[in-house]
Amino acid sequence: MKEFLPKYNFNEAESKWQKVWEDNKLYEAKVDTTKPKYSVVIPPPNITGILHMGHMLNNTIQDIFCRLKRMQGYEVCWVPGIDHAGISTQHVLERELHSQGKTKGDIGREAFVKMGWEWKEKYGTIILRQLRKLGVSVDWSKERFTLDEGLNKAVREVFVDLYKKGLIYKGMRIVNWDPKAQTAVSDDEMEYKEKRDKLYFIKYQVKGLDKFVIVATTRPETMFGDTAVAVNPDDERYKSFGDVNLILPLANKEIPLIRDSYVDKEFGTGALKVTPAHDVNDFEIGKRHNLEAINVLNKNSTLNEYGLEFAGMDIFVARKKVVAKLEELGLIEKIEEITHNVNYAEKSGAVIEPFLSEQWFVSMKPLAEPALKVVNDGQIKFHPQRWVKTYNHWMGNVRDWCISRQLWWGHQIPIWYHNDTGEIYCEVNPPADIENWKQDPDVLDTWFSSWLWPFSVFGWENNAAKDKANEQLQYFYSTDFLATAADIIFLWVARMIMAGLEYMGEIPFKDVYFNALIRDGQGRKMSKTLGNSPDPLDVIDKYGADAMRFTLVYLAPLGNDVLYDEASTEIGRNFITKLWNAGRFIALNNEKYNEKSENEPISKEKSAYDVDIIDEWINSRLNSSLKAINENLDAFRLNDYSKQIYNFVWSDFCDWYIELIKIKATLKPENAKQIFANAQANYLAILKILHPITPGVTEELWHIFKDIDEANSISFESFPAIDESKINLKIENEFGSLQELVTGIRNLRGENNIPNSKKCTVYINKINDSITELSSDILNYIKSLCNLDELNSAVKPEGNYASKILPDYEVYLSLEGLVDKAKQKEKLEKELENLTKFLNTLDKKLSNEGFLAKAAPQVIEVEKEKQNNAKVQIEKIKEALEVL
RNA sequence: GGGCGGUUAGCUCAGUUGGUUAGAGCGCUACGUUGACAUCGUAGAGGUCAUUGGUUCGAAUCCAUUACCGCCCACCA
Repeated sequence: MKEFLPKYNFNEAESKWQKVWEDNKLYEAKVDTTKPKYSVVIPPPNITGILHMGHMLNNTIQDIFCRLKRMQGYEVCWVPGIDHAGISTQHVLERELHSQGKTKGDIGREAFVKMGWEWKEKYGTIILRQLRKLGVSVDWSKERFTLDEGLNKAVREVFVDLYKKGLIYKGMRIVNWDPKAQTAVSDDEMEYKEKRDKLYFIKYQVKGLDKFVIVATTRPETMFGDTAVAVNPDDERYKSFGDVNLILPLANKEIPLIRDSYVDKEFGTGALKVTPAHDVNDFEIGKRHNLEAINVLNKNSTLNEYGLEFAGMDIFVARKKVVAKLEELGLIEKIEEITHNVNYAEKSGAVIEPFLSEQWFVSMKPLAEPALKVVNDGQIKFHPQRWVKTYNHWMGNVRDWCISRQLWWGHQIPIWYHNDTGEIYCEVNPPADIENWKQDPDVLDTWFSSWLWPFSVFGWENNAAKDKANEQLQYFYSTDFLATAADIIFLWVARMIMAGLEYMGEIPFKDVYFNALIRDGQGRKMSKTLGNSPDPLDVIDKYGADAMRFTLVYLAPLGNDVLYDEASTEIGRNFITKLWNAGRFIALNNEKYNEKSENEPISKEKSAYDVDIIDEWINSRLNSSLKAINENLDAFRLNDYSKQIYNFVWSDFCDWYIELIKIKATLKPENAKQIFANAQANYLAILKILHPITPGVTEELWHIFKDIDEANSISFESFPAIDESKINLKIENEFGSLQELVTGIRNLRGENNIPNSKKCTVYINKINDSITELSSDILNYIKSLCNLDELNSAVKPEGNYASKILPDYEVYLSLEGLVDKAKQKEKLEKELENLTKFLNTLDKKLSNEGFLAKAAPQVIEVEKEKQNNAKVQIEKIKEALEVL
């Protein structure tokens, strides 16, 4: 046994063990086909991000399962890594350049990419390594980066393969253009926000007539790209117009009036200006009616030459000028204020411009189909399951994925165009005569590397022979578990499933756990701008990583949001303190009694130890708790696991078991050694059960008790197995009645204002026949727990006393002074009233033929027992009242 | 507009196949430091389980309805 400090120094212990684990490479996974494996890939954090509480919860969840499985004998491989985060990083780098008064054009692509790598070395790695402070059991030797050489190879392989299969194509499409970052972004990378805007009603003259069609638009500056005006075919207002042409103002161009059922008769004037190059729906209308798509914008969202006199102006400037000009011409009918939704780029915050441009796309339909199947037939399970619906909905309506980004930071597209012929070359490696070719300047969407993560991290090469010989890939793929936030179910989870099936022919993971979102105490999302997100590293410094881990899991029900503020970490901290103190108490006693027995050896007869209700009860509780814990872990209900063990440790083990054995050891010193040996065995089991969730403190305690070599970690001890034979519900029930008795006596003392320090005399009488008689030992323990000088059975006291009728016992407490009879009476009468009500409902129930006919026999039995007990209790209360 | 959650004690939440006199932690009240632990102990107060209706012998639990809160998807020219 090592020295047991009175106070747990979590900072010291946690950093010590984290170092020991890493230095000894304890969590490095090897291919070991004699063992079942358990593999997990980390959701790689962004190199531009900071660690937030969400990461802490997410990684704690993964660590719990990895540690649990390791203790259950699996070869566990948890791969850490980081994400290059295309747009965000590009943004950060450009901002840095800007602060130096430079632009990326000034330094060129190569230098810019070099900056990115420097950033990654400096900050990206730190972010990931900070996870070490959380105590994660990742395999650091397998750390990957989504832009590293191996992953780049995988990305190129997949691109080329999909291109050759015809699943990647280049097309003119309306994309979401971020004019600030000057790149296309995917549908999933933008968000709608409400905005007040003006709705302009503009008069388009019917050619040759003094008649107008009035269109309503919020974006008059795009009118130079109008190639039609559309009305609903059923709209009576426009039936008489027939097929006519309208004069597009300012441009003075003729455009047709067309009929399309997309147009909503109710909105505005029922006439829609059709601008195919600058609106997705207009683009669709344009396709249906063979309209030309005229792009009137430059990439920086200024008007191009189609804007005539407004060319070169930013759209917001141009809008005002165009309106002014139209007003001058008397072509503005009216202007209304409206609130509508406007798309913003999530990363840059710019207003998204629908923009017609040439981009690379992945055809999603063929990939989505098998991916839908594996989720719906249960090969991949979502927790909670309801996300399947969301997944199905998205996958059923999946749209092609725009994968090209006009950035420099990322995987450059493996496409080369021939300088002379324009011929396209798409291979994993550049063409031999590279001087005649020019590579596509675009890079791929960040998710194009992340979607390969579950197999690319194991060295996948898209080479059947090599992949088959790749032991790691064969052994660790498919992975077993993925923990992530539900907001990237489409961006990431769905796409990993598609890629996994397409390239490995096998699902990428079996169970997907969607962890809760962490909100602040008021339920608001944690955000940098609100400043309501505590820095996890500060929380760790202040409370310890174990405390934070425990608290987060304790507060996080599967699939619901967590309201967290820093102070709630006290839950975990206090629990760990309690655990520490209980261990210390047991250790001190073990030391004490072991020394004693060495000095004065006790004869065998004298040390004979009889198992009593306390032992049977704690064994039963340990095993029934363990059973519940296993069920909860199997069902991914981690908060229930944490609550189970919390309650077992705090109430069963500390409040009752330890309190009882304290007395037992005092009253039976000859058994003391065995008593604390038993206690220690139980305590060590608790440490093992807790290790997955609080690895630091359990490792520290394990080493104090075991006094073993540092590298001998508790993380390789086996997780306690359930011993069903020890579960004894009768014992638990009888112990419950004992607890009720103790609480009842204490309660009676309190009601009669007897100080805890004052001894008193109590008489009890068992009134429930199905309960076993308490042994004299146990009666002595109760005496001590309640500070009684006498505890008699079955002898009603004379003189003054207070009484209480419990379900299994009637209790009489002798009082020296005057008895407050009125108060006594009041208490008893209230109890009588409650019980009578209760009995009435039971009587009704048990005389209800429907109940007797249809309820399960066990249920009826239980109700009858309740009825009998209530009757006996009522009788006893009446007796007590009579004497008063 | 479509979909999904939530509504239980002052606060945060459990309550897993319908059978409890509805639970926990925090907070609150009273008492307590004779050494495991005041980051603690003992005891106490506190709820017509959002509404309305239905199914059932029996509903916090199942179904429907309404209200409010939250999220996701689509989208308003």
